Amino acid sequence: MKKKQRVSIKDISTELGISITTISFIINKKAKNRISDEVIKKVEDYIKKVGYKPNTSAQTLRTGKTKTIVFMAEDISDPFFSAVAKEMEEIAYKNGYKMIYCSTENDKERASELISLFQDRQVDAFIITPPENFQQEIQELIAQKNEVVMLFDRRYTTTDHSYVILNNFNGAKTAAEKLIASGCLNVAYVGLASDFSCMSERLEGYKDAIKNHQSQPISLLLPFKDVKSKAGRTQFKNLLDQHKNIDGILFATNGLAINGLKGLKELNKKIPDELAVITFDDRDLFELHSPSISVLSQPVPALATELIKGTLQLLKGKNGPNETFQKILPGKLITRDSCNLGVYD
Amino acid sequence: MKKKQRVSIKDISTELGISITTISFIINKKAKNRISDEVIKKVEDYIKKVGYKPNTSAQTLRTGKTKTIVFMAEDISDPFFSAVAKEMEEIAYKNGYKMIYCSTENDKERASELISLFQDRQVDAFIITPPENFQQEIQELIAQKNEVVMLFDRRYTTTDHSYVILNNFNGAKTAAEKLIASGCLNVAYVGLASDFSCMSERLEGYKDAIKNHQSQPISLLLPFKDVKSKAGRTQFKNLLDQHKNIDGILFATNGLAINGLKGLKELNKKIPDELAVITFDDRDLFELHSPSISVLSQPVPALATELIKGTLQLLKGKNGPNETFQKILPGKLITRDSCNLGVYD
DNA sequence: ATGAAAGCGCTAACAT
DNA sequence: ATGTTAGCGCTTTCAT
Repeated sequence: MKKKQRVSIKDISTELGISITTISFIINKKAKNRISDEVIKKVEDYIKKVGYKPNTSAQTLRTGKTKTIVFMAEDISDPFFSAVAKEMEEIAYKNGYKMIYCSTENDKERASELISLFQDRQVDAFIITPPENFQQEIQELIAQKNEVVMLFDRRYTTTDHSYVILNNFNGAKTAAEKLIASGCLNVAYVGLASDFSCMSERLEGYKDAIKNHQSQPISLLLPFKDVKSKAGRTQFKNLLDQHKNIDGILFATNGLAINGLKGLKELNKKIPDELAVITFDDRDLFELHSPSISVLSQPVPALATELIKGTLQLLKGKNGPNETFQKILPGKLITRDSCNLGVYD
Repeated sequence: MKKKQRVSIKDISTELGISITTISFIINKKAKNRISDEVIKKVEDYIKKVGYKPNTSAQTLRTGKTKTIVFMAEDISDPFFSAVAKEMEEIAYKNGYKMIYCSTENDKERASELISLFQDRQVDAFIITPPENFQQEIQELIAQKNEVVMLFDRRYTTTDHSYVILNNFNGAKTAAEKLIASGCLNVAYVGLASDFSCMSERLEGYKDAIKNHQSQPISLLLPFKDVKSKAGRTQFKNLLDQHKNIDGILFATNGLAINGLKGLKELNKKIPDELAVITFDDRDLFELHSPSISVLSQPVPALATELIKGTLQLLKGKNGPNETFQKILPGKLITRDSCNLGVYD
């Protein structure tokens, strides 16, 4: 098999005896009312025959546009983020856009480096789940107006920007209410010590749900680095030790839940008999777990669809450069055995 | 904040009164013994000061090289593949290469489309876990010699190509032997009905381990589409029904294991008392599962390192265009409760 | 030791 | 309705 040689517009031009311009117009669908149908057909047929594909680098060099969207997730190997990524890619491709993924690892420095890297490569849009303490950088990125900027999963209330997020307040409230309805008298909240809007919103939702049911909220806020660590587990166990009356736990992320379940296993706590459990973000392991774990699941397809829809809309930019796209979507409570005390209902 | 305007070589040239050529040489480290140290320093300082970054599209247009490697996994959201992807990206970036990811979903058509898509975008190398019945396409891709081609996880014994894979035979053998050593008298194998080399190698490893211990192998080979389906689970349950004496199972993939565990749960089978279990590919859920599941884990960092090392070596191409890179790495048995009968040892 | 200039493939303003 | 042409930023051959 021989090396395939790419066909260029120039090749088509010489072969068909038609000027480069005409061909370019036809390729870019700008031929209407300019070029004769006959020529259009001739060119289109030839293009199909030889399988011509425009050279992306040349297009980019000329237009300054790459038709590329970057998705900077906290961790692209996390099932939640990778599921969203997959859904988005599908839609992006259909609209002639490519997607690139990367992970910030919730690290400011790394996120800044990545942004600068992709700016060098002239991407058209950023979809970002910002790391902590990143508001300043996001603000600057938006102000430069070189790329469309869309935040995901987290937002800043003091900056005007585009975002797609879960209704965290309602989600946490629903989950906590479910624990209460299952008979829990003392529901604890295990969350992240973080400036993420989603985290404070979840905590508030929990507080709102329990405010008329128990004397005071019980919460443990772990630093990001301890989510999966033994140290985090120890803190969690201490919490249970200090509050012997805890009979329900709401975990704010699936990572916290996994580590928490490990801790409960180490303590030989029986779920749901001694302790009912609900966590944010569904994962296949939660269904398989003994007992199966109830979750407040995020609507992955809807989130992905809105993210891309919004980003593409902003890329078209019909409403000026200061347009924003903001969407808050409801989560869904999936009840499984971990909160089935059967006390009521 | 104002729009950042990119600096070009021309800008530097006008600003410093030095020719474009000279500057290009300096940037590309081709200035040795050509340009005076004084000029080199002047240019380098200025570049650092203004933060000049070459325009990737122009470079690509000119050289035909993109410094980009594509990783086409079966499913990039699968924890195993995404872990490998993450490791590779790190090393690739350090060597000046970018990585792009995508999923074939084990679909021939889709894989072909993706290859053609990335050929249009002129990537420099493909790292591929081919879908089924894809040998022909891989052969053609290699023959074209436009890109470096490296296979991962699967190889073809009748085609000469580069690959990095697990030692599947030894892995399966070790796992099956462990089940036997744990006291199992009738070990079954649940695998994929597939032409993947890894699948036949695992089956052979299993057969080799049990050949002197039980009268005959017991195996169930499911089609890819039934790995996660209820139909697959039903077939699995039927197997157990037909062979009441099965007391050990080796699952060939983590997907099969997850579905199998669901099936065992539905049947109320006690692990490891009634049935010992080992599966390929570790996942966090296996450690958390009750009981925790023993696994034959793949050496993710080593696999990723070899993949990238090999690909970069081939990209340098010092040993001619027909050079290949082939590596088979050993897996590691992680013993947990699912095969702890404590009969021996 | 340094520079001039061609050309990669494409788009679009400007002819005709 | 169709064509000519400049130029995007860069690498590299060939002068000087």
